[in-house]
Amino acid sequence: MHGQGENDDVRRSEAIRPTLKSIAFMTGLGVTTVSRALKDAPEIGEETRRRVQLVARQVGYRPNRAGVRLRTGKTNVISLVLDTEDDVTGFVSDIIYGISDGIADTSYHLVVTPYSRRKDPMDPIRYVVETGSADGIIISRTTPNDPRVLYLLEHGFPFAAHGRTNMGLAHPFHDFDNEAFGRMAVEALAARGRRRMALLPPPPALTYHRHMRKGFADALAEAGLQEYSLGDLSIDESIDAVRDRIAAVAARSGAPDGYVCASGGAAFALVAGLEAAGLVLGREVDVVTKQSSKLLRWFRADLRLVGEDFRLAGRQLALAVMGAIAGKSASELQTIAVPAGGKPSSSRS
Amino acid sequence: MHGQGENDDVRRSEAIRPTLKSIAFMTGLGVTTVSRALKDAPEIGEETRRRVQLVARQVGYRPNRAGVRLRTGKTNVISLVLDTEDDVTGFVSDIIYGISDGIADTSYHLVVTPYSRRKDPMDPIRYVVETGSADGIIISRTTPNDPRVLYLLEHGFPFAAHGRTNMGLAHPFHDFDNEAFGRMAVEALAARGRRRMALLPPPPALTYHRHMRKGFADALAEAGLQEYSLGDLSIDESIDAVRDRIAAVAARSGAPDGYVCASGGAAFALVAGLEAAGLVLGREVDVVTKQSSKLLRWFRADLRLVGEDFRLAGRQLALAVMGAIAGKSASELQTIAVPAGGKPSSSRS
DNA sequence: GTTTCATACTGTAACGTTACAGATTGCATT
DNA sequence: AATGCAATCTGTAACGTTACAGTATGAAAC
Repeated sequence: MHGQGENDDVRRSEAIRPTLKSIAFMTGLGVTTVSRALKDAPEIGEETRRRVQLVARQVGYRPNRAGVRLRTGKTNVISLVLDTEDDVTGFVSDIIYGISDGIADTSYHLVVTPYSRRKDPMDPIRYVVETGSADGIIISRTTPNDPRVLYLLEHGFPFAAHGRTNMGLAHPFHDFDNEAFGRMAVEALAARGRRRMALLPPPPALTYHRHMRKGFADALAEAGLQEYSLGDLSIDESIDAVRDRIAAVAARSGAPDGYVCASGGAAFALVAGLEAAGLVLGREVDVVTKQSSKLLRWFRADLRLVGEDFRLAGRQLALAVMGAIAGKSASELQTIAVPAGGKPSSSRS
Repeated sequence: MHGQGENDDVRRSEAIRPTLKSIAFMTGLGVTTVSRALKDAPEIGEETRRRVQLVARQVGYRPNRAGVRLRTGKTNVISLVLDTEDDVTGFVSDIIYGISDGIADTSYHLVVTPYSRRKDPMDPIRYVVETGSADGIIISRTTPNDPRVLYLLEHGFPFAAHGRTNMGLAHPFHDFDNEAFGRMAVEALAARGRRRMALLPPPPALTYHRHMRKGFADALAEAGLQEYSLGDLSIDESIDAVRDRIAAVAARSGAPDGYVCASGGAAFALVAGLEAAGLVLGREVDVVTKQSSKLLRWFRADLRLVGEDFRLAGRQLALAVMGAIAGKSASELQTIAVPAGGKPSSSRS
């Protein structure tokens, strides 16, 4: 009887954590009453509630997550599903910090659920849903007909997507206004007198490829200019490939004199390619790029940057997924960040 | 169909997950027998074990984490404690990917526990230990007398530190051989004929400041050179401050002609400062830096880079903390990564 | 022919929590 | 005096798991 606590496990030799039971004992109340008093249930006397909460605070009571989870099914976990092949520029840490901001002072914990782009992106989603290991999911690299979004909607599982889909189904998301970015970038280049413009876009599979391309194309049309196509080159290409391909393009006659670049990481390679071809930034050619890395600012003075705030994105995604868990409707959980100094694009949904 | 008016029950309406009880029913065995059969306990008949495992696989049985956790106290969670003010260069995502590699095919999940450098670094540690919300902790930004390490050792709580301490207490860690880096950097600069060398070090509070400084100083002494001191400047300074301070130093007569830089992020600012003072990399001055960001490679061709593999660090830290949880002794759980092309420093523990 | 013993299985209790169905009170209403 | 009722509290059961103490069987030992 007495030996049990001591011999059992050495690791738990620390002062055992208070439970509802111990507080019930201390206050002379029932376990149920304590439970209710702590969550401000209606049928508890004012005096009792105060006393219980005081004692709970004094002994440093923290509800046992496993107990709650087992009983209620609520995990208090948000799962961030990440592609471990992604991210040269380090925006992932900003998203994580942003989510941390968003869930601070809530009961949620953040779990990172990794997968490899070369395997099935559905795997981690199915895992979380099937095992019920989280209350909500945050996904990124969203595609127009994203099977993950479909699956999550079908299963009624709360989630938020970084980026939009195009299936006519409403769901929570946060997105950067890439259409506005594309437009702004062209306008900035045109204002510098550039006429032959090329877009180094996101991978065509992702939704925001279309958004950026639309902004880019619309602004070109308005200025009466034609696109110089880079073929199938995208920012997901290896950084060496981008450099070499751009160098080849830049060496041709009639090469672009203005580039729009969809990511900070690719911008390093893009500029390196231009310089390998003997071009000088700000003289023969200009580049406008997303600034996903803060370090880009130091790279070349003449690079034009449009910042994307991934920490904000993380925060919004956290709020969106928590809203979804709380049962809010999708239309309340959709936000679009406008590039600094830009105006929102017209087609916003 | 989805979205608005749905009530609580819909979510749980999905095919209910199989439990030990359901498998017990299906096989006609007791719950205990099924539990044992699934974890290859000794007292189960060969035939029974096979049958149970087959059925479990067929119905896709996955143990309920809350049940296990409540019963055994084992959370199957590893907590990565992160400073959310840290990390301009994005090495955090690499560490996370590395940890993910390390815990792949185990039952562990990764939880990110953030804190702000401006608050008490002990807070997240105490939180995890007191609430028992993880089986082990990974910490970074280790200091020579790190109170977190002391606390964790005192409480017998499994952990691994990114970086070493200097308290004469053994604990699991992974570290980069910064002493070897400091030495290599000086030797590389000396080989280029540089004579007046300066170190842009890690913040002095962190242990690896001392390591890097030792390697730097030893190599200087061997070459018969003196250090050009940058005062209290460190890589934790704001990136603008680094640029300005370096620019001021570089403009002085007798300014350094060789710099050793402790982080990729700071290297951007360091080089920007040098160039602001009119110096040309590879001509009047050389810089050797840690390559914490892959993008650094594209920054300036004449920058000399020594790579630090944070993905490897993450993997090693995961292995170390899992080893600690499994009860291995600290001495088995200490690894040091040698810089590519370098030799390990002599004083290694 | 009883005892001993290993093998293979089972039932119960408990981890900490909350849902649910009561129980007890005091007080106003009939 | 009996009834109804709101306010406040309580006990039991259950979530899924594992530790522990058993039970049943058969075979070997004496």
